[in-house]
Amino acid sequence: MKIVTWNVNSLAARLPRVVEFLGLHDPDIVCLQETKSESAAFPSDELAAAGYQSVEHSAGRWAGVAVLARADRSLVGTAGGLPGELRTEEARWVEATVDGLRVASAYVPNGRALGSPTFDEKLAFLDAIAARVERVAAAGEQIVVTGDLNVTRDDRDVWDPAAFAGSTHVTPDERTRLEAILEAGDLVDAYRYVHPDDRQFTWWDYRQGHFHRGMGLRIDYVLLSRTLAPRLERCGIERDFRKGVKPSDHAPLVAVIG
DNA sequence: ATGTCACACCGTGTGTGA
Repeated sequence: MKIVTWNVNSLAARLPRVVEFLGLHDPDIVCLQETKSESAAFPSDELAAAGYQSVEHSAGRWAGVAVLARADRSLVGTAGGLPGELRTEEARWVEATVDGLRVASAYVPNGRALGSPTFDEKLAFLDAIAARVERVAAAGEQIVVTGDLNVTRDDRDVWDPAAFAGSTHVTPDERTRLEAILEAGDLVDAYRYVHPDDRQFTWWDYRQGHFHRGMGLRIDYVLLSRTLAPRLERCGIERDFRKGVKPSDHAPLVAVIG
């Protein structure tokens, strides 16, 4: 089972790259973030033509999340929205059961600046994820939480920790909440499980040639139930999709469980 | 160096969010 998470920074702008990716990697499940689409404009037909069924949770020009499942997989129990989230209109969480796995695609608020109202909303969203995974785990389901969590787990996930002093994405407030999500669902960070010592990133700012200068962050995750971890065959970041024609500022993260 | 991108809006540029 190949599971992918990818913040595409507009699905309309990225559709050619997404279809290219589907053809190249033949994933079973693809979780998308920042689809930036109206529901009515979501490219379900184009994705179906590429062999994928989809569930989307959309809010127009900002945010928006989706879960794609290859046509031969079972996609049931779809639900948009995160119980307890403050801004239900923002479309930052969608979940579905794919072949028995409870899969979520999450786009955590950026937070903008420490102490801002949106930073508090970011922390509250992370708390709501922890509450949700605890509930799903208690129901005995196997969980795969994916997405752009907009938090680095530790300083290895930051190209230059000193450059982020006083910024979001690196604070103890955010990192302790990410750890709390892992604990609440008894989940593991798939990339870190497979690569305990590597320093690779999933996001690079478009500006200033950050990608080519190695100036990135690891903020996109596949978190899965600890019981699934021994089945992890690989987990990698597809950096080639951060290059080429009209790339997203995020690279896809791919996890394979046997 | 707020140096890039994407989207909405009557717009050939500006505001907003990342």
